[in-house]
Formats: sequence, C-alpha cells, structure tokens
Amino acid sequence: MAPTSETLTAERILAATEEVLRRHGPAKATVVDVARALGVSHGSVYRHFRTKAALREAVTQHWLDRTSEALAGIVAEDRDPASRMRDWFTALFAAKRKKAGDDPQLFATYQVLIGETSAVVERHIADLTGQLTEIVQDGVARGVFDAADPAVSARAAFDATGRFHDPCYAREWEQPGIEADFEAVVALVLRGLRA
Amino acid sequence: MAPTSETLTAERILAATEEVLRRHGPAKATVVDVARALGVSHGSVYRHFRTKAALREAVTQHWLDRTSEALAGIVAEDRDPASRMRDWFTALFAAKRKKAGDDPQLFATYQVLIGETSAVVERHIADLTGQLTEIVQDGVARGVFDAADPAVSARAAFDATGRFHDPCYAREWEQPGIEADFEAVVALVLRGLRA
DNA sequence: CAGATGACAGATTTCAATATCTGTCATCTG
DNA sequence: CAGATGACAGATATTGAAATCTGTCATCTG
Repeated sequence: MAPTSETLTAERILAATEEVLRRHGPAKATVVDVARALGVSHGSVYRHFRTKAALREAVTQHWLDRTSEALAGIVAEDRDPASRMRDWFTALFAAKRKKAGDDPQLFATYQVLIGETSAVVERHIADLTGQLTEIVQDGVARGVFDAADPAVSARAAFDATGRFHDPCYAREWEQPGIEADFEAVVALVLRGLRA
Repeated sequence: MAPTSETLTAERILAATEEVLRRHGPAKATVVDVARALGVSHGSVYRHFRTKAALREAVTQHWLDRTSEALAGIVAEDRDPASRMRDWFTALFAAKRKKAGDDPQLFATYQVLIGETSAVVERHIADLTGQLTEIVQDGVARGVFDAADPAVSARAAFDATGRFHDPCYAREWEQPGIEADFEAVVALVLRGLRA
C-alpha cells in the first residue's frame, strides 16, 4: 500500500477499498482510510465515486460478479441439461460455502455490504437466474425438461435452492447433513422439471 | 398491568414478558420490567425461570407453537394429499406474512428472539417437517406421491419453500410478484413429488 | 485547465463515566 | 417452611462530550 505516483483510477480505488474492508471490516472502513492507503487526499476519491455508498456498491458488485463468471462456463457446456443444472447448483453451493468457510470475517463483511445495496443484489440474482434459464431452455429444446415458461421455472429452481446459496443460511453450511439436504432438494427440483 | 394478589405462576410471568417485549422491544425489555409489570420483585421471577435467556426462550416457543397448532388441522384432514400440501404451504405462508405485515415491530422483536435460541427453532422446524412428513406418507400410501423416504422428501419440500416462510425473507413478502413466485415453487415441488 | 488538495460544516462515531441490569443469596413473612 | 424480598457484585447499557468522518468547494499545482 505504499503511495505510488501512478494515476489515480477507479480500479485502483476499488482495489484499495477491498483491502481496507478486509483489514478494518465494514463498520470501520472509511473513505479517509482508502485515501490514506493510496497516499492521496480523500477529496480525490470523491472525484471518482460520488459517495461512500457508491464506492461500496462497486466493491460489492465486483465481488458478486466473480461468482457469476465462474458459473457461466457450466452454462456454455454442451451436455445433458439435467446433470448440467445439478453441476451448476453444486458449483454455486461450493463457491459460496468456500467463501464463507475460508474467511468468515471477510464473508461477514460482504454480507453487510450486500444488505446495504439491494439494487446490486437484484442484478446479481437476475444474472444467475438468467444463466439457469438458458439451461432450462436447452432442456426444453432437447425434450428432457417440461417447462411452460423457462424463466419462471428457472426462478423457482433458484428460489427452491436458496438454503444452499443465500448468505443468510451461511452458518448452516458447515453442519453435518447439509450435503444430504442439498442432494434431496436438487433431486426434487430436477424431478419437478423433467418431461 | 395492575399488581394483583393472585399467585405468581410461570404462565403469568410469560404473559407479562410478552407484553413487556411488545412495549419495549427486545433490547430494552428487562427482567426488572417484567417484575414491575407484575408488581413483584425481580427475585421472584428468577424462582420460575433460571435465567433471562430461559424466560425469553419460553416466550419464543409459545409464539412458534401457535403457528404449528394452526397448521395441524390441515394435516388431519382426509382428502387429496397434493392439494392438502398446497394448502398447508399456503396457510404457512399466509400466517407468517400476516404476522410480519400486521405488526412489523413485534415481528422484528421475535426475529431477534429466534436468533438467540437455535434449539427452540430446531424443535419448531422438526414439528413442521413432521407434519409435512405425515402428508407425504399419506400421499405415498394413496399412490399419488413417489418418495423413497417421506421424511427426506418432506424436509426437501420444506427447504425448497424457505423463501415463503423463513423470517429472513420477510421484507420480500410484501413485494408484488411474490404470490406468483410462491405458486411456481409449490408447483415445482408438487411435480417433483408426484408418482 | 484537469486534476489534486485540505479547510470546513454538519453528521456520525468513540470513549469513559455513570446508571441500570442480571443473577445470587441471606433474610424476612404469612 | 415455601415463597417472596431487596442488597449486592460483576456485567451490560446509556449518555454526553470530544474526536472523527462525509461530502463540498474555493484554491492550488504541474
């Protein structure tokens, strides 16, 4: 975090903010801290982000987008939609659980950020259900799924698996038996979708 | 809340505690307040409940049990298990949504209490999934459901509908479109269960 | 002159003192 | 003597003064 003479960009501010949030947590991370980490005055940060809330929002979006990108690969694969959907949910669950388990403090930090910015979260959920919709559509096209409205079915499947990706359930993800519960819900959902 | 000369019972303390919680909220409701409302010393309250936590736990359990009892009637009815399960989930969603919508402050109070006592909540969930299991078993017996392990399927159905009964989603229950989302998930679950 | 600065006002947070609460128990009362 | 009491110690919450932060803007600098 040595002050550098590189030009101050939104990206550098974002990276510094992530670091400050990691170190200080959501309550104590201030714009002044971010500016100090970059070796600039806090007024300069406000040139790139209108408010502290906007800065946090950008950080949150970046964090959520990384998950979406990791799952996009599964959607693009060319194989049985049912097992692709199972793998997609398994990957989503694994990714979230890893984040929550590896650095619980950082995960708690992002839970706070997520609670602040419903708009970003809605966009993230729209992203994910969009991916799922593609899988459902593919399944309908191949005749293995029966869904009158793929977007509605995708959203229902996403909602139904909430216990395995919604952060509000994070504390349950380490308990024994959660794997079995996950398998049972995914099996139920896939049975409900099949033609 | 005039001090009466009736004997001090656990029930009267419970009722007074509910009232104090309603008035003061979870953060400011003290054992001293409860004793004052009953016109006794706080030492007397500790004769009936070992700790403040135990008192709150009892109040929480009472609150949760009222929901379980309201649903038990649907389980006992003698008709098509599929529509009975649909009605059961609809009644559960309606009951929770009514509680959250009618008195948001009181609902928030109970959310705090619920967060304090995981054991009571686990028992409540076991109660509810037990009721669901009976419906699933009945469906299997009648040949309309296909479930290798009714308890597992019941739990999966309960988990899958979490968005419509778990308090952590309460703020979404007033949004337009939630009814449609509910119908979609219940339809998916019922399709997944049918023989 | 584009971009950085830091002083400033009002809002928010921190901190330490003060007050209240929890849980215990020796004592009292009917 | 069963059950209620209130004083007490240690833990927790409240409060208000002081410190810090947010967001703006007139000024400065390369």
